[in-house]
Amino acid sequence: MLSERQKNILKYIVEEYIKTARPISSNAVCEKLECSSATIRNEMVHLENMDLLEKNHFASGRIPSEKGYRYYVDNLMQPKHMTGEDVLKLQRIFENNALDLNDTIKRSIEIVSEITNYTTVVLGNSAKDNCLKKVEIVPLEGNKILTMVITDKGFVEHKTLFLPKNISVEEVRKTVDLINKLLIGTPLDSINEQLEYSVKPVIGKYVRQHELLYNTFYDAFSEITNKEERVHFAGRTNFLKQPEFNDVEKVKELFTKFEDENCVKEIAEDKKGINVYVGSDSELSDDVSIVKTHYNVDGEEGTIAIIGPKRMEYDKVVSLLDYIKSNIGGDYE
Amino acid sequence: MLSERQKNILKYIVEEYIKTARPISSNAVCEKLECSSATIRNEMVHLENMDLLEKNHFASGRIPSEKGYRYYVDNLMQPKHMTGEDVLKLQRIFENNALDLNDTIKRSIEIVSEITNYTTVVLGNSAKDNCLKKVEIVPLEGNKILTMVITDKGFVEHKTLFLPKNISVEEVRKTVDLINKLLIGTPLDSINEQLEYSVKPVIGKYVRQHELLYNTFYDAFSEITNKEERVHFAGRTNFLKQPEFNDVEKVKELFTKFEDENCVKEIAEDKKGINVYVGSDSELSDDVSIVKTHYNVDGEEGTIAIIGPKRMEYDKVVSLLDYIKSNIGGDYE
DNA sequence: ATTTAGCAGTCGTAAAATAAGAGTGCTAAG
DNA sequence: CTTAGCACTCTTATTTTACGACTGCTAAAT
Repeated sequence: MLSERQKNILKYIVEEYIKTARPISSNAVCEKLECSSATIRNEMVHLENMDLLEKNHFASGRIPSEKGYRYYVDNLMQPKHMTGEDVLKLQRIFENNALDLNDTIKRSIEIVSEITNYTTVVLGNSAKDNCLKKVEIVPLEGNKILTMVITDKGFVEHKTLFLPKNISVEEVRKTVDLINKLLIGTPLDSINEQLEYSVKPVIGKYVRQHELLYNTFYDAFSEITNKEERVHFAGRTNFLKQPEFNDVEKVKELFTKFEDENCVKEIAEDKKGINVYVGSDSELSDDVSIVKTHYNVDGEEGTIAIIGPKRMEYDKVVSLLDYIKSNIGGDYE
Repeated sequence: MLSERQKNILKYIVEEYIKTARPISSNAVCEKLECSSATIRNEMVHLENMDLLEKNHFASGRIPSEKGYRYYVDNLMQPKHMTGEDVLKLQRIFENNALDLNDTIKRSIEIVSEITNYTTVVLGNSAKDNCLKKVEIVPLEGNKILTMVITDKGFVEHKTLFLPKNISVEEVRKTVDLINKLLIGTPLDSINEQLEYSVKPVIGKYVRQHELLYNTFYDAFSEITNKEERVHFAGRTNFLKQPEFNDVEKVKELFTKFEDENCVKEIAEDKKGINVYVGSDSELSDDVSIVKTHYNVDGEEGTIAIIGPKRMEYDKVVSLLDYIKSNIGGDYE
């Protein structure tokens, strides 16, 4: 259990370090709290023994440890009011409520990155649990043909195919009709099985060049199913503004993870509320923190995550995310 | 006019510098060419006077100037045979010729980035000169509705709308029917004008809550029109591997440009053949070179560009791009 | 029992000094 | 025209020095 004074010291150190990125000395603290630097130093030793503070080297000031940030977030942090300007920027996006939810979210995370200088990412749910709504084709000029696969939850995957000369539009239409007749309502994660068991045996009867077409739809279904998550980043380069990422090696490590689907998938969240993961808790890199939340608006689910250095303005970020969450609607979890 | 020996020296220096990223000394050159280092030094002075070589400081070795690279690309470079391994990787993608062209290109640039360690980008054409093929809706579960705008060249823009309770699916269908009746075939760049002149005056007669729906389609059309270019990057982080980008400031400058639509648009190419832009010619940054080409496959047009440091393996990159171009088909320009 | 002043001691950082090495330009001879 | 040789320039790495920022500890003060 921390004394009131210890809490004040820890709070001051965390907030000041977040602002300046420099270790905080006992002198700096004692200018704020009314006691001598020696007293502060004694307390600092206690806080360090509790693993809440760290030193870079023997005679440096203190910086918060991972556990220190954690304690700050859980116990000391106060919600930060958003500035009128920031509210205004976001309001402009939410006003137009007829918009597509994904658009709204994408636009709002652009703003979030702009006003926080952190990186933001949305992970939409995968289409795995969707069912086929229908397949549709639109013949285009030349021998091109637009094919669309549409799921019951509104996923769309489209391809423009160049028809070889030995396949007519009619053949394609027959294939599509067959797929629609036999597969509508099938869950995507078993659709290729179904395609094989129901469609493959009969397609030969109706369609001449059936193999190529069969393979095309097989591929299209695979793609829409395997597109694990729809990922959208904003402000990726913001990390380059942070002094702790002045080292190209660190940037490389992080950016490589951003490009790696498996790492990005890890960011997905399923807990309720707004959750803060500091450093190693983020599962991404010991040098970053992630503030994230899951959303579910009439069945459209996903995760919004704000990624910044551990030295992140947690209070601001949490308020922002809270504001966005309450504005996109949905069950408030 | 350069003597044969001068050409050899320049060629060696460019290629060696590309390999090592270190200034090349006269000694290094004379080990390759059969004459003394003093002779080389004399020639180096001439080449420097012609602005083909540069020095970092008084007693450093020479590095190619922008003009030096230019001369190398135009006169000295020999096409480099691709390794069997690289051919194999790309072949795997081109084999499946039934695929969507955009998919093929996207996949091939991933490979290009992988085997070159440079950054690759495709810029698909904008939809500006497309005409409306049709608008389509698919009612989904709940009060959601999928709307799709399809152009004659196969662009698709889709949105999932949450219908407010005072608008029925029937109203949406009437709106869509009206738009299809009046606007099919209209070029996208004037479609919102047409929407205003033809649809707006009559929509009120048929549809009750017409304003919201009108605005929704107005927005959708704006978006598909304004989506200037479809941009797809691969291997963005490869720049971090280049020694000349060991400086976070340079990385920041470049990556910020990559995120800026206007800068990226500049990359679009309309000249024939495969073109090399060195340093300031790239219009992107003095520190990078771009090798790019325009493609046109049955009306699907765009640009493929490979972006690397000036110290780029031009021979390899040009061969690669040539190989890709001949494999995606289209009029060979 | 807690707080504080004072001071010795630690460590980082920046600037200055030193040394070594790489490579050039020039001169004079081949 | 080419080459050997050498003086000179400049970079880079290493060491030295000096300084300043802070802490930890001790002993006195509250």
